[in-house]
Amino acid sequence: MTVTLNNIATELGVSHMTVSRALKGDPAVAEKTRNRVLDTALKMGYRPNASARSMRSGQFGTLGLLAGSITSYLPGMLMRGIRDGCEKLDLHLQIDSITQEQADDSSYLPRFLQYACVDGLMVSYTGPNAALANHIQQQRLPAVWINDRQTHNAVYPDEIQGGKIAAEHFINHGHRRVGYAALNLTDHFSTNDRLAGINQTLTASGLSEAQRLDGHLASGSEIDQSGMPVLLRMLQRPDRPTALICRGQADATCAYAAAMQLGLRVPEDLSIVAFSDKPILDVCALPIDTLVIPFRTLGEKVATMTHQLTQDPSHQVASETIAYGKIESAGSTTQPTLS
Amino acid sequence: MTVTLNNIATELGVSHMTVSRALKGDPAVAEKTRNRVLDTALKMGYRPNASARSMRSGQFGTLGLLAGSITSYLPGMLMRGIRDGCEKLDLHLQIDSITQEQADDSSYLPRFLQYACVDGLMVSYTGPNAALANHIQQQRLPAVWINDRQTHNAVYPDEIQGGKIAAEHFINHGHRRVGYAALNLTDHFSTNDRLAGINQTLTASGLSEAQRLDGHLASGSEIDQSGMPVLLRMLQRPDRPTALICRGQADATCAYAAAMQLGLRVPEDLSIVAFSDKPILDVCALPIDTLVIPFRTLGEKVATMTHQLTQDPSHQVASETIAYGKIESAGSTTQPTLS
DNA sequence: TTGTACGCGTTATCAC
DNA sequence: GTGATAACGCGTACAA
Repeated sequence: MTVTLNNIATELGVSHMTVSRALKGDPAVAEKTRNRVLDTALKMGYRPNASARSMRSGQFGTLGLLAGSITSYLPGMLMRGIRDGCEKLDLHLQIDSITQEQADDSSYLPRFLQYACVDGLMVSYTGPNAALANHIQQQRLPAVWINDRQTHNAVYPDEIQGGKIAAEHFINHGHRRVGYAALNLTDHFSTNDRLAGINQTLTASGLSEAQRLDGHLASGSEIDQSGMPVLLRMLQRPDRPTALICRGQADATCAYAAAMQLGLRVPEDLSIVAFSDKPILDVCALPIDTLVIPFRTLGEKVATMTHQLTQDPSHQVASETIAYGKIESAGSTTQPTLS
Repeated sequence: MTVTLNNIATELGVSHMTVSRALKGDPAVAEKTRNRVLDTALKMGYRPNASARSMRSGQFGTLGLLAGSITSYLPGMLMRGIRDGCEKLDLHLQIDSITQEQADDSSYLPRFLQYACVDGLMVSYTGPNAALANHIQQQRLPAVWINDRQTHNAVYPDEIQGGKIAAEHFINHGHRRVGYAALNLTDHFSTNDRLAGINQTLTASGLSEAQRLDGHLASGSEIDQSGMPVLLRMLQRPDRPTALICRGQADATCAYAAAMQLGLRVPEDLSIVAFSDKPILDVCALPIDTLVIPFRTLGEKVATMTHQLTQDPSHQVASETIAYGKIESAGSTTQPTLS
């Protein structure tokens, strides 16, 4: 059924080595021999056997991506960056996901880790995953951690700098009361780092720290109306912020809806900026200024670092941070209305 | 560097076959031998060599997913379904993307097709792709087409049935003037099939066909304000629809924003239902009833069919359609206000 | 219960 | 220019 070098060779009455050389363009093959080979290879539908090739080279030319939930928690731009990075390195990309529970279960060795045709692993998980890390190490698989603040073998955005950019944005527009909405219950370092950056900038400008709008969105559903009461309460207070920095897209759309509901105009009564992996305007037509998380660059860097680790698995690599760019304006910022 | 069966064997003074048998739990291995093997295998960090295994078995145990743009046009639930399908079949998943131009270019043979460690391919492209199809066939790669209405080797949603569901939904609520918003310039069959289903149901109930709101959203950006004028114009006409079926999420959020802008209340003045891969409420907090495209089931079916084709590549498989479920209510439908 | 021999398809090496 | 041979790591088939 499958066509091999030998099939072609016997068909042509040459040795399989001649065929191999001809196919890879070795100049030490006679012009007409090469052409004959190329012709019959095409005719017979030859397809190089990647297993055999991998066996010789000792490499698959493939990286694996292990993520919590492929569905929703893998930002498109991260995928894009990783793919582009892989393409530049001439690598293939394999993906799999295991649940958080499985990742925490030291008795569960993912099929993926043991049997997948990959040279290295890129891991996207929030929080500590000792069990998973153990398994990976035990499998001697080079691994890079995505968006996790570790000292080695990790790549993550510079969230403190991101917070500073957001705060400066509002300070430059003349705001003096800035809020920080983090309605999701999450212990990812970005939540606190962004706030830290914001507060550093605010206090350096002689302003008071950001008013926090914490809430509890029911987990499981990305957006839940239960965060709304918190927002409504805060936005009705006389000392309410005139500008709001939102931890994520869900916070921002909730805030927008809350403002609408209270008859507050955006941006005249309330300016909004949100962190998100995509400009929010593009996602749901709401004109909200967005500080785009640099996932694309991050993804490329992850691929590069994993490849590097693949080439020399004996050394760890120092982690890298990725810088934020500029805020993408959609019209949700203006000066505060004097009150 | 890498540990092989032979390494373990010499270490223990046995043959590599004993090790192999012990590791795979062959009962014909002495209790204590097995334990010794398992111990040292763990200690030495043994990792089965997938290349060698694949070479023996003639299979990678991996399916490939080739899509236009990983970033935005691969719905999360499709990924989820495909992954789940693969897991059930004990298969790995590899992904890659090439641009539409590359897919149409007969001189461009994607690296992926030739060298990837995959047994079969799942292809997600809109429109005809003769060049790509040729390449795939030439590579003797079993392939299944995702969301493409072909007679063989394809899986796609029953869009006509979907249109019927949406139309019935409004008819049951007493609406008599129904609109269909397809602001995106796309020639995917779903655009017309949905409309066909809608019109079949409307005319069967003695109503006139759906008023069409076609527009031209600039390609490249998912949502462009340029679709807005069309909506605004249509919604101001005296015979405007009281209920709107939206082709996709972008159409729906645009429509919602347009209604807001005109002072029309949703749902009192305008009821809305949209096709989308996820409930729109979950994506951007806008309460819009959604007819969720059955991508998850579709993805599982795609994996199954591809696997089947992998096992017997000589036969084509008849395409399958996936049925729509119920509309997920978010509060954007009510009876029409009598005018 | 354990060991030996061979072959999977490819590429590197050396000989002609 | 071309061919013969060996080797990669594993599993099947058979022998001990």
